[in-house]
Amino acid sequence: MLEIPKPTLGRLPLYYRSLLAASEAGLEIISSAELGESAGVDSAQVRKDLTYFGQFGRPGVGYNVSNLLMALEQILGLRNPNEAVLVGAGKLGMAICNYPGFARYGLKIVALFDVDPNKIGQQVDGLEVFPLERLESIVKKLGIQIGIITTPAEAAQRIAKMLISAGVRAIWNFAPVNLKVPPEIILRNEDLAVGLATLSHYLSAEHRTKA
Amino acid sequence: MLEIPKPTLGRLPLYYRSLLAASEAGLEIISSAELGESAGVDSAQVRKDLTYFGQFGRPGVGYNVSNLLMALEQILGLRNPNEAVLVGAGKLGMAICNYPGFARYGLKIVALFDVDPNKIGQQVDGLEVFPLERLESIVKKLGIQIGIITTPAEAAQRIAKMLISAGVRAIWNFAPVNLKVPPEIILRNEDLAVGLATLSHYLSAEHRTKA
DNA sequence: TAGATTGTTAATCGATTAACAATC
DNA sequence: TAGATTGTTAATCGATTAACAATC
Repeated sequence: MLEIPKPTLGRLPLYYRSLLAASEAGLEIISSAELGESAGVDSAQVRKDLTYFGQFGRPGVGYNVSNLLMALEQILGLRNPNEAVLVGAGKLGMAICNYPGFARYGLKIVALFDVDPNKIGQQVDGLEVFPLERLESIVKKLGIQIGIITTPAEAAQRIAKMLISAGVRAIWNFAPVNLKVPPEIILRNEDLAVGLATLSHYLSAEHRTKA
Repeated sequence: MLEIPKPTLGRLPLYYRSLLAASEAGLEIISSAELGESAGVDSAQVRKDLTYFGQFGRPGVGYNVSNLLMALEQILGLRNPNEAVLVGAGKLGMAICNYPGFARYGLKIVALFDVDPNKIGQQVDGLEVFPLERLESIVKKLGIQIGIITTPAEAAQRIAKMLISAGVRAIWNFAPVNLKVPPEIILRNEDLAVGLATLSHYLSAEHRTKA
């Protein structure tokens, strides 16, 4: 199987959004130049990215908007959303549960966990907050593959271990900490400090470049 | 001035965290190998990254933890945090205000804005929520350089325009939308769909690679 | 001195951009 | 047919990794 570059994967949601907009605007055909313009990506890049997954366009014509939209839905796994549990039902955790159109991006959060007795048993967004002790059994029973960590940094490594021993294959970490996980575990860090460092650098230096 | 690679900028906060941990553990000296191990980065990469900013180590010895920590504080701008306004005082906006140790990463949010009359006038985290109409004057008066957008996607482009005409130089966008901004504006998108696309791809494919 | 580790150059790897034949 | 646009190969660019002389 052909190895997909990581930057390519990251651009797919941008294409998807642009296509949604084009579709709502009633466009039936879109060129790589138009799609790139809308997504903020070079047109050659657009074509290259798409060909990793197949041939979707017609030379001299362009791409059929709804066909490409469906193809991207398939590729991004929006048809059968991944199920996840979220640990840490604080403000960040709640914000993630509520993330605009989150379900639309292929993720379904099925259970929340926290240590705080005040939170346990409460409903957040239609989901009950369970005590951490039940994490392992629930993850195992439901066969959950993704664990989302939105705890304070100090707790995150311990939670990661619990999630892994409960059987998740991927961890989406929002705690500002460098987690250690075995190599077979897929780890993605969503780290605001990274974004901030970039912004702050371009602000201080005499730069014209995009962050 | 030497151009700093973007990935290098993104790794600085990881080094910073590792050094904080080392410092708290009482370590006085750390090698690039140890620092890399802790930050999840190759040791050659660590040395290369640091030399963009100066020479901080001693051959045969390593790096002085507290010296390097201070240097990184300087580089990351943690000494004089950037001031920002945040538009969109919903759950995501509040979560960002409360982001653990956020101030420690060099950002100070000084005002919140929203359109919702129910939110306007309320206090969030010690900050008052102002009506959108006051955005321009407040940003101008305080000379704010960073605007954080945590509105729904539909509103984001309009807010971006307002922020730019009010004089911000950088936009940190959390709305899932491809914003159009003039080239001199520094734009950073914090896009959960990007992370999710990556995770979801590695989950579905037979992959061992890290996201 | 012998062992360790930096800073830096060179080699490798991977991603982006340019160019264009094939196709509609 | 003439004009447009894809898919793909080749050229360029940029970042990572390897290697090692200089230094402690």
